[in-house]
Amino acid sequence: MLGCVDDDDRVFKALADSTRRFLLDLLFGRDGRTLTELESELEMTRFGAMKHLRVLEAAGLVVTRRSGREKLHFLNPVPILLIHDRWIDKYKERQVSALAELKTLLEEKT
Amino acid sequence: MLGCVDDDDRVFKALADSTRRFLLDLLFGRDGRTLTELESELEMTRFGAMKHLRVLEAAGLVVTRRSGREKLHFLNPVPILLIHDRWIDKYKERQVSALAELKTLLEEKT
DNA sequence: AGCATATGTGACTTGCAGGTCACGTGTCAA
DNA sequence: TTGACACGTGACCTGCAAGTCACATATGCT
Repeated sequence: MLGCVDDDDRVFKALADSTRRFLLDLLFGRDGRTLTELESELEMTRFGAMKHLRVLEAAGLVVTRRSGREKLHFLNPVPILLIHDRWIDKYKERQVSALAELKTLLEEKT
Repeated sequence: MLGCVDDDDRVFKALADSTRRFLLDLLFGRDGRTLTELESELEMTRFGAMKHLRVLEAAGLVVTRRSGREKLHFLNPVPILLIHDRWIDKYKERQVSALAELKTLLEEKT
């Protein structure tokens, strides 16, 4: 199917932009910020920032909650953890198994 | 500066394409493949596959070695580990500190 | 009600990445 | 040396994402 993107593709594409990574950094520093507040930290119009936040939200990296006329943005690390578990851990199997061995060794010594 | 991309930006952008992620999967399954061999696994021309491999190589995710008229491709997980350490670990600080404690404990025992 | 504030929508440029092709270079084998 | 094979380069087309703007909606305050 054309235009069919799965979830991890959305996450990777969302992480591919430096502005969006910066937005995640901002939200990691302090959660629950409004669009206007986040926009003031970027050298960009409100509309640009809004587009980026929409991409992050579609990827599940940011969740939002309305509070009156404000929209509060919260960081959701779960998709990143999923990527880690599914992708990056593949390259750490040796290290992980090595750590497991160390742990076993340690427990034997005890 | 315009056009100035740092290393992690290259890595994230390289990972943003599903074809390139698939190439990394292929190389993870078996290292040291040639361009032609990798191209045969993609529904794409040799030139398209070559471009993707060049992007992966520029990001440091793939390293190459010439052998006669063939170019062998190898997976390099280091950039992914660096991203993990610098980005994703932020959300896993507890686990990391637990590992560090384990390591310290082991070293003290030795 | 009237006004300022905070966010939302659609259309519109513009730059860049993905993909293909014609053509060129180096290497092995008979 | 001739031909087949493996890889490389530059130009080109095309689609999409980034960013902006005019305009619209919803909420809070007095």
